[in-house]
Amino acid sequence: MSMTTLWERSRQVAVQAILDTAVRLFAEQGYEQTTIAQIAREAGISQRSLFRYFGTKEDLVCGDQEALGELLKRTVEQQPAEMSAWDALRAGFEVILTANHPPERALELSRLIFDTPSLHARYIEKRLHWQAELVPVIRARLGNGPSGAVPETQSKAIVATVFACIDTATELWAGHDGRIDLADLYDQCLAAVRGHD
Amino acid sequence: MSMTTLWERSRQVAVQAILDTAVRLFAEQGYEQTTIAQIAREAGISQRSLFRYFGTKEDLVCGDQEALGELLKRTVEQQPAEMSAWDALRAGFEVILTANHPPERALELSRLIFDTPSLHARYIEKRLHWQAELVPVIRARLGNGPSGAVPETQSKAIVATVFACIDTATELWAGHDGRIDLADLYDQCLAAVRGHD
DNA sequence: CGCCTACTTGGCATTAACTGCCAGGAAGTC
DNA sequence: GACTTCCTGGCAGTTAATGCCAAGTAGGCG
Repeated sequence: MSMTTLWERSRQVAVQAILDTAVRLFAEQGYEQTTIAQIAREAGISQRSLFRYFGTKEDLVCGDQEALGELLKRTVEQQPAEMSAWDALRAGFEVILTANHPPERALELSRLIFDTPSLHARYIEKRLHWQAELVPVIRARLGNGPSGAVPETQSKAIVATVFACIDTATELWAGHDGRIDLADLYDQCLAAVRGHD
Repeated sequence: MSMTTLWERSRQVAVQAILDTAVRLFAEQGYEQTTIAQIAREAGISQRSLFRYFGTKEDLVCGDQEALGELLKRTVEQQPAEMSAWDALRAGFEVILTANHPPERALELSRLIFDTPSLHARYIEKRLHWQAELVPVIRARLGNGPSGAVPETQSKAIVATVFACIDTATELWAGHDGRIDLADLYDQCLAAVRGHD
């Protein structure tokens, strides 16, 4: 399985080292107060190479969202056809949860994101990208829902709401230091919105 | 009423001139391609002063959101106490709509925001700010809602969902060049999520 | 009107996030 | 061992943004 060229292997090592340094410094002094120069220095890499690994400073925190988006989309697609849009999205969310970082790291990152306005905004913006990719998947499943409305509007609204609830649940979860189950919080959010289920 | 010192009057004029120049240039060459230096030059002002009027480049596009957020909060607060949280938020949204720019300008700005990632992020950031300020207002109104859940979670989820629907409706509205009524789109989004009403 | 204070303006220097370019070195191929 | 390919680091340059200071202008007062 390690049929990787040495280049790729050492790249993984470098990426991990940079990421560890960055997250540590962000936690210690805050995101805005930490400069790229400092991260590069402490990670033992040139500033120029750091920008080759991570195109922007924000990617140091919310860079791997890309892969998670793909996983989410595939999971939702593969849910049985008779499942409602809401349940299919909920199943996808569940898979993301288990596939995510070790919970301690995820908690640290979540706190950083929710405490730093510019990061939070960037994070949501990246998420909007998967959101757009999920809309057609949900539209294909809308036979079960109420007819008479424009399916484009319906599916966009449903996906946006689900992500709003995921976001809210994650924020509450980070605020409680991870002591409350994230999936439970998500269900509470959705119940508050939809009033049943 | 024009009991304003000449300083404030000429400031209003300058702000408007800068804003007009900026929006025109953004529309002509795109947001990223337009530099602060160019805007300042064409508006006949120094770069330094431009940054005193608008703290950031993004504020040139979504700067007056601050005032709208205040208006939104006050409007929601002043709705009759027996009105549900959903209806109070809907009333606030309606007021924002009428208090907004002339529709042509609003459409242009919306498209610019949705098409420019960094702008979109900044817009989301400002929205998150109002969101946080609205949560206590909504929590105070939750006596009408289903009891048994944590009100903090409930109110956060409701506010987040409403904004998700506002965002979705606005995106659809901009995509249809403003030909569909924004309030109607919002109602459709909320109906798709809540299933009745 | 002349003076003083309050506030604004513009220029200069500086920082931080990026980007392009180019030389040099290590990894993989034959 | 030569050759190609790819990565790395340094250097210069751009852009947004901030602090500082000197110069100018509005407004109030004698």
